Formats: sequence, structure tokens, C-alpha cells
Amino acid sequence: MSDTPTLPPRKAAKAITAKTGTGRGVRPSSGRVTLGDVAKLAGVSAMTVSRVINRPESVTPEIQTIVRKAIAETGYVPNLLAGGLASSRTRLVAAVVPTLTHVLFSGAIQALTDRLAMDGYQMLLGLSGYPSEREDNLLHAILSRCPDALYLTGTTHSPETRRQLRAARIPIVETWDLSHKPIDMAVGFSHQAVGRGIAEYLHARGYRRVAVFSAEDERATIRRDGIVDTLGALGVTDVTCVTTPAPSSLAMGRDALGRLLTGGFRGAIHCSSDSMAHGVVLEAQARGLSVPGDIAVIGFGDLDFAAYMSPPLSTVRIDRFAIGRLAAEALLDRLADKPVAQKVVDVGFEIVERATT
Amino acid sequence: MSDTPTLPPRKAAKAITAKTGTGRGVRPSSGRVTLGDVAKLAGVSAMTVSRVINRPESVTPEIQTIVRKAIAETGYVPNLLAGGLASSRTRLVAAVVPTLTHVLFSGAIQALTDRLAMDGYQMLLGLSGYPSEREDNLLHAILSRCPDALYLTGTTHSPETRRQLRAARIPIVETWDLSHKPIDMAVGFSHQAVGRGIAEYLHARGYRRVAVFSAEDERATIRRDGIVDTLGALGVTDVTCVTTPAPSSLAMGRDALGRLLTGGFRGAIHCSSDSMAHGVVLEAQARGLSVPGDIAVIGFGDLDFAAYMSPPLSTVRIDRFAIGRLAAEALLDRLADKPVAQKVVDVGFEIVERATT
DNA sequence: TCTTATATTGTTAGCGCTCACAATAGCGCT
DNA sequence: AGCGCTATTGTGAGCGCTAACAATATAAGA
Repeated sequence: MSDTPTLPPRKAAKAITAKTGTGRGVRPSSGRVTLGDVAKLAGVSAMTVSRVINRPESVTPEIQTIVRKAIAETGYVPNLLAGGLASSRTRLVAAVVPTLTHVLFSGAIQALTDRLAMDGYQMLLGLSGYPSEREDNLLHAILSRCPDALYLTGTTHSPETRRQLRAARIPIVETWDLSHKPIDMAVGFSHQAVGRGIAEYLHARGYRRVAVFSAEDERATIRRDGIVDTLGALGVTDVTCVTTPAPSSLAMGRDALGRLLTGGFRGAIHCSSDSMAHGVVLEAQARGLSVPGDIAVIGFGDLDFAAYMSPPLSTVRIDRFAIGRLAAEALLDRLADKPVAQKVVDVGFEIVERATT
Repeated sequence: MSDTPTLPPRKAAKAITAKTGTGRGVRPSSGRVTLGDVAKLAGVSAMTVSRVINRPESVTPEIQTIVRKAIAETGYVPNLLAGGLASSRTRLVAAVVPTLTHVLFSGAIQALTDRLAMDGYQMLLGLSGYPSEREDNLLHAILSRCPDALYLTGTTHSPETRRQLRAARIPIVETWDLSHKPIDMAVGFSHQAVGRGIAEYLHARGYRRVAVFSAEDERATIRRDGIVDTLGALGVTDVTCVTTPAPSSLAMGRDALGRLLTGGFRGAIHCSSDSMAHGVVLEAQARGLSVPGDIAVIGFGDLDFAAYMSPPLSTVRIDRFAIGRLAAEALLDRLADKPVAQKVVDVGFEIVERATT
């Protein structure tokens, strides 16, 4: 008795577990039904039930029927934590985006999630915020969940982040920006090329005096530099740059134009977002200036309202849904061990000429 | 020999595992570092390492230091699948929304995710689509991941969905709509009250001829009915209702107004979204009608651009971030076993009078 | 007829972690 | 000194599932 003082309670505990699990039939809804419960009811082994769920083609139709009936009867819901732990496949894809308040990001996530759902994958969402200082922590938290693949926004990461990403050894797709060498795969466009495109467009349209209003955002800055450099190469040096805090808004456009006009500016303005461009147009009109006569405006994003402003806004269109969808497909190909056609996919951009330029 | 033909290979397999796990020091990055690896390096038990991570206050500072050093050295990333399986707490909250393309939803998800992240919870995102026929399957997939809590959009669910939800026995918050009895908790506003508010507002402003353009969306329909009923009670019976396909758009507003004008309509129009209202304003202006003189317009949502249209759009503002934040707090309170102040939180709405009414 | 290949089901041993408890150390008190 | 008390660490078992293999049944081939 003295050498096994701990056994009785343990045995008791075991007995209780066993009773709860195997007593009379099936646990209705408490403590959750397990594979074993279903197996017992169906008169097969747990493994067979698992097979019916995951690889039904390897089980005879008769047994499948019996098992499915048992599943329905018990209201069995699989536990993917246990499944993932056992198989090291979670069917989970994690996405990191700065914010959902921007339709470019939320649209891409929408397309990504939809496409992944088709193949039975689910989305773990992480918001990094704009300064993305949280990225390290966020990534750590995300990797703790063992996602099968990763969708990232942007291609600049801290050394620590990059180390974590490499260590994870899972398919990774970086999006939006193609300016750096991707860790694994990339889907997006070249912000520099967009800048060049805008510059060439404005130059071709005859504008020789240009202002750029851009948010303090890394990618907006790359576009701005692309514009400035290209214009410089084309001989246009009268370029004014205005930088505004990160989430650019309509109000910022109004403000920035107001300040710029005190210098008597006339010419073309590119705004790093359509919202800001909208503000510029409204401010110009409010001051009795003609658009595009006195002030020409070209935005970025082709947001919902751009085509319906008066006058309709010239802008740059990015296919945000294509980014999400193509990113999903790149990841799915890798997850299915299919050969990946191209590691870097450029979705390009389109300069949409409307009436403000 | 004949009774143990299977032992040799198993033992071999075991030995390999053991070697890989405990060989010389620590696995650099392959096969993932485990708690045990860290424990061995730190010279403590696995449980102590677990405590340092999860309840550091229960471990002496000296040992904490040693363990943290070992964690850093090995680059240990916890496996929350295993942790969740063992503790039946996943620190995961799942959200189901129809779409992210609508800022009302994506904004709420943004606020929800941000607030949850503060308390160390992460977001599992499910998109149900508008017809939400996928909700059953989606929910099944989500519950398989054992989230600690659930955020749902809308309060109408199929019987099967409701059964699954009850069986899950986790905190659930339903959002946007307060018209039904919540399964557990609810954060949102009454669409009926919004309809009443709009009707009373338009009536007070003197409008006696009203049209309602609403998307084929359940909640938009409730608002519409609220308008019609209230106007009726106020003696206004000249109400025209136009229904458009689900995701309402600017173009639909233009179309709908075009058709309505063939009947010589003059009066006030409510649109179930600001986008549609924008279209109505533009179409009216294109036809030389004065807004609000000939056609008054009031939208819904107070989207970004509403305040900056010309004329600025009257609309109904919902605090989408408040919904996400309050929903998160309701769930967190429940998860922390705090008493929940109120099971139903009405964030209300605000009629924003601008220049189109 | 007796292998040998093929299909289907069952068995065993963990995946990596945490719970519940046991063991030990350190403290003050009578 | 001896007692109990608290604080800290360790131990054993198992969460629910699936990989890998074993076992069996069945069909095909020599």
C-alpha cells in the first residue's frame, strides 16, 4: 500500500474518463465527440473513421455509409489541432497586411481567402499596422500556429523577421512590391515602374511642372522617386514633393493643395492615393480653379468613386483581386508540390486616363 | 523471435528520433526546436520552460533568465497546436463576415483584430459570401480549429448553424443586427430603428414623396421596411421601393434613378448604400436636376467620400470600429470570466445632415 | 494448388504540449 | 527540535489525431 499511494486516485480518474467516453453510447455535446466515439458507434477503428473523412477513396462504400451515419448521429466535429499536430499539416494559411482599412489590401485578402477556401484552406489574419514594428512579434505568434503557408505584404522585413521566415520552411508569397528579391515567391507590381509610367504619361501630355503628394509610406515613396527620376531624365526638373502622414486622406489632399497654391502653382499633381486626389480636385474647384486646365490631377488605386467624380479622376489601376488570387494559386501550387511556373508574377498596372489630366 | 517480429524496426525508429532530438546540443532549424530541447539546454524540466513562457510569475527570476537565454539561443517557436490540444485553449477567435469588400465589415474586422491582438488573441477569418449558403460548411471548418470565441455577422442563421453554435459552447457575439434574440451576445444597432430614423428625418424636413433604393440584402430590407412603415404611420403613402442585386454600386444608383425619373419623380430618395446614393446624385446632376431641390438624397454608411461629394451627402453613420472593438471586448470579458455588463450592446446610429437633403 | 500482388482494415506509437499532482526546499512558529 | 505552511520545480499521463506499419481478406498469376 505504501509503495503505490498515488495509484488509486489515478485509476479513479482514468475510470471516470473511460466512463465518460465510453459509457452509454455517445456524449451528446459535452466534452466534445471524438473520432473514437464515432468509431465505436460505427463498429470500426478510429483510423477508418479518419480515412472516411480525409481519404474516402481508400474505404469501401459500405463502410463509408456506416461511418458517415455515425458521424451525422454524433454531430462529430473533427479537432484539427490534434490532426495538425499528428500530421504536421494544418491547412491554414496566414496573411500579414498593414491594415484592412485600405481597399487595396482588403480586396486582395478577400480574393486570397476565397481562393484558398476552394481548396479547403483557411485564413489566419494578422494586422501589422503601418509602421510594421509589430511584424516580428506578429510573425512569431503566427508561426506558433504552424500555418502551411504565408502571405506577406511588402518585401522589406527586419533581419530577425527574415530569419524567422527562412526557419519556417514553408511556402511564402510576398505581395504588392516587386522591388526586392523575394524570400520565396512574389506577386505584385513594380512601384518604380508605376512612377516611371506616371512620369512618362504626364510628360507626354505636355506637363512640365509637376507636384507629387505622397504619404509617408515606403511604397508610395518608391513611386515618387520613380516619378522624379524619370521626369529628371526627360528634362523636367520643376518637381515639388509633399509628404503627408501615413494613412493618406481626402482632407490631406485639400490641405496640401492649399499650401502649394500659396506659391502660385499651376501644373500636374500626382497623389499617392485617390482619396488625396479627390481632395485636391475639390480644393481646386472650391478655389475656382479649373481641373485639368489650371490643376491636373492623377491619383493612384482607382478606388470605387474615382470614375464617378466630376470630372472623373485619372488614376492608376491595380488589380487587387488578381494579386490575392494569384498569390493564393502560387501558394496552393507549392503546397500541392506542383512545379511553380514563375517565382515572381508581375500583375502590372494600368494608367486610367479620365478627365483630370 | 516470432512473437516480436515488429520490435526491431520500431526500436530503430525510436532511436533515430531520440538521436535527432537529443544528439549534440540543439537542432539548428530542422524539424523544429521543442520545449524539451530548450529544457535540456537550460538544464530544467520542460514544464519549467512552459511556465516561463505562460506564467513567468511562478518561476524564480534566475531560472527565468537561464531559460530565456536558452529560448533565444535555440530560436524556439512554441507549437500552439500542441499547446491548444493539451490545454483546450487556443487563443484564437474566429470571425465570419459576408465580404471584406465593404468597409463596414472590413473596418469592424480591423478594430476587432486590433483589440484582440492586445490580449494575445489571433483572428481566424471566414468569408461567408452574401447568400451565406456557405455558412454551415464554413462554420464546421472553423469549429474544427477550436476557436475560443466567435464573431458573427448578422443574427439569422440556419437551424443547423444554430445547433452547431450551441454545441460549441464558446462565447459568441453577433454583430450589425439587433433584430433577433442573440445566441449569446450581440453588438450592433437596430436596422429597423435606422429606417424609422430616416423616415422621421425626411418627414420632418417636409418631404412627402419618397423613394427607397435598396440592395437585396436582408438588413437593407429591414431598414426599408422601417422607413415604409414609419412613413405610413406619419401619413406618407407615396413611397416607391426599388430593389437592386446584392452588392449595391454607384452604377446601380444611376440606373435606378434613370428609371424612376421616367415617371417624373421628384422628392427624397434613400439609398441603402452611399455608393448608390453617389450614383443618384451624379445622375440627377447629369440630367440638370438640382440636388436637393428636385431630388433629395440620403445614403447609408457615411463612407469616406460622402462628406466630400458636391454637394456633400447626407447619410447615416455607423461606428464600424466601435462595433469591432466592443465585440472584441465583450468576447474578452467572457473569456476572462468577467461578468458581462450587457448581453446586447446598441452602438446606435447617427443621421448626418449635409447638403443633399 | 500455391505463391504473390493488391486492397482494405486494424494496431501501435507518438506529435509537443499542459494539467494535476508529487516532491522538495525554505520559512516561521510553538 | 519539530511541525506545518508556502513557494518552486519535477513527474506522469494524456489531449485527439494520424503515419507507418501489421494483419487480414481477396484476386490474380504461375
